[in-house]
Amino acid sequence: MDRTHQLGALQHAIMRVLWAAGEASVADVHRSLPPPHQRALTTVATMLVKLEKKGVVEHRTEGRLFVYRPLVSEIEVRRSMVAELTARLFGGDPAQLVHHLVDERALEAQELDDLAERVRKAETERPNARGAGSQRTGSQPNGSQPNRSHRDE
Amino acid sequence: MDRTHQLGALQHAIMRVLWAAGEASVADVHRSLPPPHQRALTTVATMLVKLEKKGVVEHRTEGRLFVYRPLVSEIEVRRSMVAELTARLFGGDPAQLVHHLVDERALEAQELDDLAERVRKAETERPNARGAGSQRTGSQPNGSQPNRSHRDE
DNA sequence: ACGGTCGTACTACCGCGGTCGTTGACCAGG
DNA sequence: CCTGGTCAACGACCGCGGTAGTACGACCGT
Repeated sequence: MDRTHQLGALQHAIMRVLWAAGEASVADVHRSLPPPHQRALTTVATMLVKLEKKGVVEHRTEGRLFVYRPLVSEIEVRRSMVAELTARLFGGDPAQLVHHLVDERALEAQELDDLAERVRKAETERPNARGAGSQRTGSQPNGSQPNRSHRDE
Repeated sequence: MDRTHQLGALQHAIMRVLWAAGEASVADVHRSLPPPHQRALTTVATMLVKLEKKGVVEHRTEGRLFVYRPLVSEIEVRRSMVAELTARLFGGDPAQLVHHLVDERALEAQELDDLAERVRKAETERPNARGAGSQRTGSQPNGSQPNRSHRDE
């Protein structure tokens, strides 16, 4: 249905505004862009057009101004981008990514425990429940064996 | 000293060959490129030149052919790219990245346990040892509070 | 000595993220 | 009715990853 969504820095910043606001006009987005991403109004407008051509947002005409609305969720974008990087850098194995984080001292063993704990709890409380959005991550008869040992994307 | 190293797909594939071989001529790289990345020889040569201009490889003249050698380690590149993505998508908080992986069912609670276990063991066995490479990840008097709650890159 | 091969140098291009200036439509106020 | 401000529409451009053809010099075997 919807392909993989790789976004640039500015595009992502704009999407964040839209995700937070639900919908917004070009001026709104321009105004809400955080300092490191402030650009000329026309730049924002252009990006919105490109984003629309890309299929990640759509617009509605309110009077004579365009009100943009995101068509993809933050989750979907995260999924795409994390998957992409995981494929490139870790042969598609998420565990190796975490392992890297650990090696870099970016995570404490304690944090891992907390995460594992929370997951375990969530699993037992609601065996097969998942909120909104699509699902996947276990569609086909897949023995959940990610690509161990360095593969290529 | 060395800035952040963001590499494209082909560039990364080329670097992988170099990392594996230690050093290699253009033809070597061209020959060793895995199927999904096979390109014309001149394309590889061009990329190598760009990679050199970028400062991630250097070359030595062996007779009349160029032998390239990586100037940055795979670890450094991973660090840069993971950090970049973590900043963009998770406000710089690695724990949120792991949390995302968990939500996506990309990781089993069991795997988290294994990782945490291994880390804990490694920590006790060698309190403050780390092999080669720079360190960071806790330089300044930092209370180990990464940017919680969505920051901007 | 010479022609073919090997290998680098140079040049050109495409797509796309990003960055705006300019233009022209349109509307509200003086 | 004229004017100034607000918008969207267009068109330019830059940098860079990626892609590759062509040119040219060095070298080697006959």
